[in-house]
Amino acid sequence: MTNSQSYNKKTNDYNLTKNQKIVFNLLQNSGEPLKAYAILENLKREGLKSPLQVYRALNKLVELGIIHKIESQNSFIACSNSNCASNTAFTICRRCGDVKEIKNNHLFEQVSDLGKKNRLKVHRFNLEFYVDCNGCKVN
Amino acid sequence: MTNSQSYNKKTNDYNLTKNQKIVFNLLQNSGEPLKAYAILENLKREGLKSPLQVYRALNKLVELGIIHKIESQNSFIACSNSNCASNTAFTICRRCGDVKEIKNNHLFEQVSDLGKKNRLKVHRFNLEFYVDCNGCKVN
DNA sequence: TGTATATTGTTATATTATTACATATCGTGA
DNA sequence: TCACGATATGTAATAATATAACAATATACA
Repeated sequence: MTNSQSYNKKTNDYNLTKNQKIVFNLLQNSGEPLKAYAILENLKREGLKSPLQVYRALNKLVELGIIHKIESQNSFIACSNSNCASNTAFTICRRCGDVKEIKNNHLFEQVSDLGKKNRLKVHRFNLEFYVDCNGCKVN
Repeated sequence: MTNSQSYNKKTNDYNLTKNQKIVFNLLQNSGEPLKAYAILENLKREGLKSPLQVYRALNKLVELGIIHKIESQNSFIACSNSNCASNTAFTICRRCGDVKEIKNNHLFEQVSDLGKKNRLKVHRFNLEFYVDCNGCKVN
């Protein structure tokens, strides 16, 4: 698999539990960021009944690094990188809010290097580029 | 003024209104991130009565680029850079939550360059390094 | 099997942020 | 100066996001 292809993590690879699995599958199939309460609505037919069930699954998936939280949107998106090591880099359109994960591994290295050069003990980083996206829905 | 010194923006420079001014002053004097409802508590003696008064002031100050929002903490901090152009770079301790704004202008340029190299029309960026801080309060 | 750990279910509640609408203030051009 | 548009304020209500607390189950594995 090359870097330019999208990389789909399998639920089986992580011994996910029932709730974790259905939340993760929804995020992978959706491909775009979803909010916790939207996930809950979506998964009521799968038996989810309370926000906490969703938040618990989301927290675990974030911990595993297989989904990421877009903090400025309170939304969650499946990771599409093979080796992000929980580092995150996104473009976020400032007009339509469209989010894309950046897959350029070179960029990840360069940002890590910036941390090192600044003598930081970086556990992970999050980089958000607020952009005008091409073919913006809102244009 | 050199880069290594802290840079305090003056409220007069921005024609701030009454509420904007007291919120901004509190953030500057505090030096650390504060949450909206903490600001409200703090400024009740100055006459603030509702969350909306705080949020409106915060939104304006963010727009002006003289404070920044730490999205992952829902908190706000006075900008300590002379020329961040609304770009933000922080270290956030993953244990104690301590936040510091990075003042290395070279880093800002390099991150901007990364955006350019990736052919992005970057309006602004936000970079968060999750670190283990020195002398962590929680250690 | 026994036991520690993690997960689930459920209710209640805390925290963060916005809508809606009435009123007041400020800047600027006629 | 005044009128009118834009911006800011005050206030109440409510929406959206997230966690606490506690009981019950399931799972891993010594």
